[in-house]
Amino acid sequence: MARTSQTETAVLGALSVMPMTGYALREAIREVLGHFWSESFGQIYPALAELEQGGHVRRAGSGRTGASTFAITPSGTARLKELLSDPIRQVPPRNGLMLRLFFGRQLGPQACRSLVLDAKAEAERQLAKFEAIRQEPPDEETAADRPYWQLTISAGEHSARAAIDWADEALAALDELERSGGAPRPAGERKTQ
Amino acid sequence: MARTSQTETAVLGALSVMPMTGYALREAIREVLGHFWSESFGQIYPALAELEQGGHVRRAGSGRTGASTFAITPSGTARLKELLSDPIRQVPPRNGLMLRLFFGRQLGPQACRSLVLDAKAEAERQLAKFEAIRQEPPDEETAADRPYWQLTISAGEHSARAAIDWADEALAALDELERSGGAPRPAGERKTQ
DNA sequence: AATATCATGTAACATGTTACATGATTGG
DNA sequence: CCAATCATGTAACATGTTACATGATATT
Repeated sequence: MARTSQTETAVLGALSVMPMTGYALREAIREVLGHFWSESFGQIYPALAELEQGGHVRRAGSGRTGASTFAITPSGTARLKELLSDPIRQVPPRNGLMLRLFFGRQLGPQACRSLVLDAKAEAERQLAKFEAIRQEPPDEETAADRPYWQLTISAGEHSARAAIDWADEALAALDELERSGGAPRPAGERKTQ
Repeated sequence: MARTSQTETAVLGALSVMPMTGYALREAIREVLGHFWSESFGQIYPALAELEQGGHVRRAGSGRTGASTFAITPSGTARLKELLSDPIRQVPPRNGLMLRLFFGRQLGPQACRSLVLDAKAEAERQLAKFEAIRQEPPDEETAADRPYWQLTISAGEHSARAAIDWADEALAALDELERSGGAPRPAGERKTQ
């Protein structure tokens, strides 16, 4: 089996913190894990159905007619530990910004500058968000998870700061490149083959 | 259309540097763009076929019977500029390491420590590789592309250094967590370093 | 001659997103 | 009552990997 194991892990993990509906799962994953994980409804509901079949989660009665709150079972906790111990599946990298910069000669220094500026602004936004999250007052219920969550926040902060530093360096390099008169417009070299 | 536009971009980009076979494309993408991009044969060949149909690349005669060297056409260069100017498509993040650490309470500090150590070792390997690439002697043919390539190397270096710094911090935090006796897993193993 | 590598391509599968269909509940 | 939001689910599509089939060329 082990079919949608990645989604399973995220779902079981979230339910290990507190029971919630499928809809709330999506919100929680987006808001809390958002900077390093994502899931869509199209993944979450089938995963919940499969987990229920396997006895790893169960529906707890809920206030609303159509809605079910899902809770993790002991079997689910065991499964979660198993999944977390599995080797990390590398996702093949696909960084659109780097792809554009690598072939940046086709775009010219100005367009590249603009791409880097956008990336820097985004990194600054992220950094501010991380720092805000770090400030949030501690919560009794999730106190035991907190130290682990901080590790991921810290990773986000390091990564954002690195992006900002790199951007400054890249902007300087691009300015230099333009001043040293590379081609303002990329040269349409004629290579007749 | 714009069907496989991401692959198209990488393929046209690589061919804008020099003509090569589909097989060589895969090698080039893996070795040169490897740290921020990847493509498989299953993507490359259909993309080449489509690009050929659209007149953006053409087959140049080749030494071997079955093999074709693909070269970018003027129309292909125009298309590449277009693609590079398209907005960057964000890939939804899926960081398996962060997912495990976020739910690290289920694994315990020791297992998390091991994950972080692996990540640090990987970042150090990468950093060494980037520094080696930076040292490589300049090449006449690709001189005009070089400054742009350096931008992506530099990004890789910043990112790797950030990962290493974060790892050290995380390791300290995990040690602290264990010493302060958080929720210990069945305390079987003693560390022997 | 045997093996390794280069080379092209396809089919089956895995994964994941988007858009839609459907309806309940809440707040103004 | 009406709109916004909560909630569940599915179907169509997009994307991408892996494994295979096939054969040429180079190396030993």
